[in-house]
Amino acid sequence: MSAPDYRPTVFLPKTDFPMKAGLPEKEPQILAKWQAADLYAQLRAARKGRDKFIYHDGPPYANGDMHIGHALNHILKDAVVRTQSLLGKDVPYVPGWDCHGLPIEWKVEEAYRAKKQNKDEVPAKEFRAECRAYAQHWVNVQAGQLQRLGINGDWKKPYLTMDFASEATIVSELLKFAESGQLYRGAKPVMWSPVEKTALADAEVEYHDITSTQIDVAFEIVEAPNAPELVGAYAVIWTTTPWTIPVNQGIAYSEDVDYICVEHLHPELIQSSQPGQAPAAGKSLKERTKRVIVAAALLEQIAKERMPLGLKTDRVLWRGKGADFAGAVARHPMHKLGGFFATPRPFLPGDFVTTDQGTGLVHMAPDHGEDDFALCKAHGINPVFAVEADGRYRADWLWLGGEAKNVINPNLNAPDGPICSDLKAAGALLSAGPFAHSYPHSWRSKKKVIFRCTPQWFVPMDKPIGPSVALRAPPPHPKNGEDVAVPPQAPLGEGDHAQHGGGADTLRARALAAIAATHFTPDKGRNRIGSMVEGRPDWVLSRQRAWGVPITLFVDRKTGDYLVDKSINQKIIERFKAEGVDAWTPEFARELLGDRVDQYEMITDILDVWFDSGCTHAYVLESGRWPEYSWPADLYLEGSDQHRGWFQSSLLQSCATRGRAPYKAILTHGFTMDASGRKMSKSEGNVINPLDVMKTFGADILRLWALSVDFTEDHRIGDEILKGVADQYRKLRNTFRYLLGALDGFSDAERLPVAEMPALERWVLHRLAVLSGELKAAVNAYDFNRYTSLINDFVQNDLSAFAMDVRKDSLYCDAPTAPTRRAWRTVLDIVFHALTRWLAPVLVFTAEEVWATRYPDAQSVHLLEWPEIDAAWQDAALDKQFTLARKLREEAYLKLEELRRARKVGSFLEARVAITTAHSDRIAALAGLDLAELLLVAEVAITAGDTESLMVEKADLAKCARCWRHLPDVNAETELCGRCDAVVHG
RNA sequence: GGGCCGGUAGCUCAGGGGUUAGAGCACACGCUUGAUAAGCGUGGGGUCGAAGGUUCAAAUCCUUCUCGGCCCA
Repeated sequence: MSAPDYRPTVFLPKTDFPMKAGLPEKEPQILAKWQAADLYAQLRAARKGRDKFIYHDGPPYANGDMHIGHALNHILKDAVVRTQSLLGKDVPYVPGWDCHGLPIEWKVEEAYRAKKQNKDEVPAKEFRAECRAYAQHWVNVQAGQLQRLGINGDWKKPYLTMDFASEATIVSELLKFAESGQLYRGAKPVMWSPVEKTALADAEVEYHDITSTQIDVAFEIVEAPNAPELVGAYAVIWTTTPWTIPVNQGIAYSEDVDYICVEHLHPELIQSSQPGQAPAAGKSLKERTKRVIVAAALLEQIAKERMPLGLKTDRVLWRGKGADFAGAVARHPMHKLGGFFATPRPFLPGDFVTTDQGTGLVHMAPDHGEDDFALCKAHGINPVFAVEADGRYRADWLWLGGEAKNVINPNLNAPDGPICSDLKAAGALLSAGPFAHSYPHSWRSKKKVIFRCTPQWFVPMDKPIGPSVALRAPPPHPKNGEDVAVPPQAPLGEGDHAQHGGGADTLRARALAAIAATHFTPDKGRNRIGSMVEGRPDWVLSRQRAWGVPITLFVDRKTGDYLVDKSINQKIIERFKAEGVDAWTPEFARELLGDRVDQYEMITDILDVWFDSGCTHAYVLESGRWPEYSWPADLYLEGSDQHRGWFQSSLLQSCATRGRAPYKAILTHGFTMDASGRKMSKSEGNVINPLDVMKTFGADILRLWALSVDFTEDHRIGDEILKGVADQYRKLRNTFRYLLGALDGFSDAERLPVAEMPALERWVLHRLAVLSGELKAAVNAYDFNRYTSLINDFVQNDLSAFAMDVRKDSLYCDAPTAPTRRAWRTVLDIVFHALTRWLAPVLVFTAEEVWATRYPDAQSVHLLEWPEIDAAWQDAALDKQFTLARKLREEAYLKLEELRRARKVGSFLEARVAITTAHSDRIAALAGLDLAELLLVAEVAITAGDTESLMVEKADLAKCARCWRHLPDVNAETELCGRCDAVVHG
């Protein structure tokens, strides 16, 4: 006999909300609605007068399509803005772009080259106009892509560092440095490409493996106050850049290293045994023998690899510490040339000297090395500018001056080249041979670069910030052998601040104090930026380029002082506001200076783009152009690479001009790797393009991914991962679908007071209240991974697998007026409102779709605030009861599954559970609960006994044809239980 | 090469000296066919990157190594 079909009498969920999302098609439609309604403006109006959360966006570079790093970065930013807004705060978000700088210049130049045009023949103004147009193009492209990602911001009025008002702000900020004396013109070794005759930024340099000539050169010691016995011995230095020997000015040693003196036979003596080679004519054995000094730890290696025959390692003539070299002086192998080469070469203690390779003694050419420059500067030894921009020695240089070859030419450095030949003739060359290593090359020409001192503008890190001090520039063309003047006010080189800067109000001290006062998420960021600021050299501000903000200074040709005139500065700022960077012309200079114009050198260098970005806080937060903002920011949020970048440029800029950081807190994220944890690169073919992900999965999937990974570390993305995220999304989407279906037709009239609800409903509300607190904590800690997994666990475990499963019976089969069903629907409505709001910052499109499905005429879900959760819903005693009940459920299901495997039952609804326990408290705790209902079984019996047991068996009860429960009160005729009979016939 | 950071199930993540290392997903098997390209249950799956050390006891603390990342050279 077949049961009557009661299906039409059952209240099944009803909704048009589709199970399949179709995000790639649907999201753009939702976005168009937001744009048409100006959601951002609506949100500003809705939050007017609320507590502000000042988030300041770091400007990405306006060059190229959005990549996965941008996507992650902006999703996190958007999540911060949206979650804070959800908490009820007013959170403006003005996106911005970094628009000046080299990469854009390159691209524009490339276009010229493609057209066979010469960039140098294009007027600067025209060239800059093209750069501006190029930047604007990518700003527009990226703005579109970021909006597609669901980033809600002031897209109608973003900030661009190339806005005239921004360029004026940057100049204004620079002039603050000038007016407070925090600028100086100095020299510094920079990466220089002799081929392109220009300085290179780090980003323009790439490293390649090459083979250079390595040489060991002997410097005769002429004075050694701490170890007189060393006079006449030779200090051996090792270098892979022989061309720097003609610019040597000293020798560095390490105070901690052990040094050793041994005998060395002149190479000529060895070569003399070879046929056709003349012996070292006319020299006695004694003359051909040198006492040479190297680090003890390196002796064997040198003897083995570079001087297999010359070095006599078996007889130690002297042993000592680096400190024995204090005050010692050597002479240059070419001292006989006189002039520059005749001056003494002092021994200097350098903490960068190691015994990793070389000889433990390092030759110092302050023109051509950073360590060299710093150490020499600290001892009053200045660069001599022996190598010209084209990479050749100055024509008047005493040794090799006018040498036709560029110093990077391998032939010049070769063992048989002019340098080695001269050193050999002077008896100073102890070895010469090939050496393979990694060496910097120009990104564009692929040619080797050199370190070369050039005049640059600096911000001093360790100069006390006080009244303005006139500064001086070094003479542009020092003569051979002359002492080169350094600015007397020039700050100390890096590494010296510890001794000299302590206690003074310096930029470094201010920056370190500001770091200590800043909140970091994760906290390790403090350590990272702190150690960088502690160790960083002075800030090199100048670039010899076209596309950027000019260093608007006039330098007195006689005194070298730069002009500080507030009224002139004001005129400069005003003109920049009107015309932007093109204002900086000789005509303008004449207008400003009148007859005095020839008295001054107009600086044409432009600013490091990091200075631009360091000023965004002034432009965006302070200028009044975005009145919704105020200074300082509550938060800056960028990738961990910005510890060296924007976090630092902003910090230094602001500390110098305002005495504190422009932010209260910093949030950093790691980098996105491929599925196996490796860096993405075009050549590896492992790049995941966010635009593709949006096309195949949708922006909400990408957002859920970004907010599910541990962004504070490096994290991965790949097909498998995205598939997993999509599965997680489907679960959330289906939960919404179920809620929408279950709440079909729900109205306020149906609501039931919490006090009248069954235990399960009250327990769900309790869970909601607990969850609300946990989610708030996660939001305030920016812990989005925790945020999404808390929601996920709640949906998965508490709702889907438990409460919703249990309450299906009530929802489907109770009378619509039954308090039990009304109670559950009341709770489902509360859950619906909580989940849509909580997930709105994550699944921005889906949340809107869900909201619009239930409330087609309502405003956007994104205008809503944190769900109203009554703290009184928390009920610890109830939670304890349910913890116990769910544990019991778990245990029972283990046994029930056995029963099912044995084919005794199909559905658990057919089974009964009998529990015996000695714990009377457990029985009491479960007393108020309908366990059969919670376990979804026919019946549960708990009895007190001496032992613990849990038995399951098929319950011999009739099945209700409508609700499918196995109950004692099923009418044999109708096959309905009492409840269902009342609903169907009552 | 230097500074800093990281490596827990196939995936995303918990756990930071103390029972047999957890969760969700995925996978396998089963139930249901009234959330149905859905829902529920059960299960398998880990030398906690490797090796030493400290300790009664180590995924956890220390050292070295390895792999990977960011920054710098």
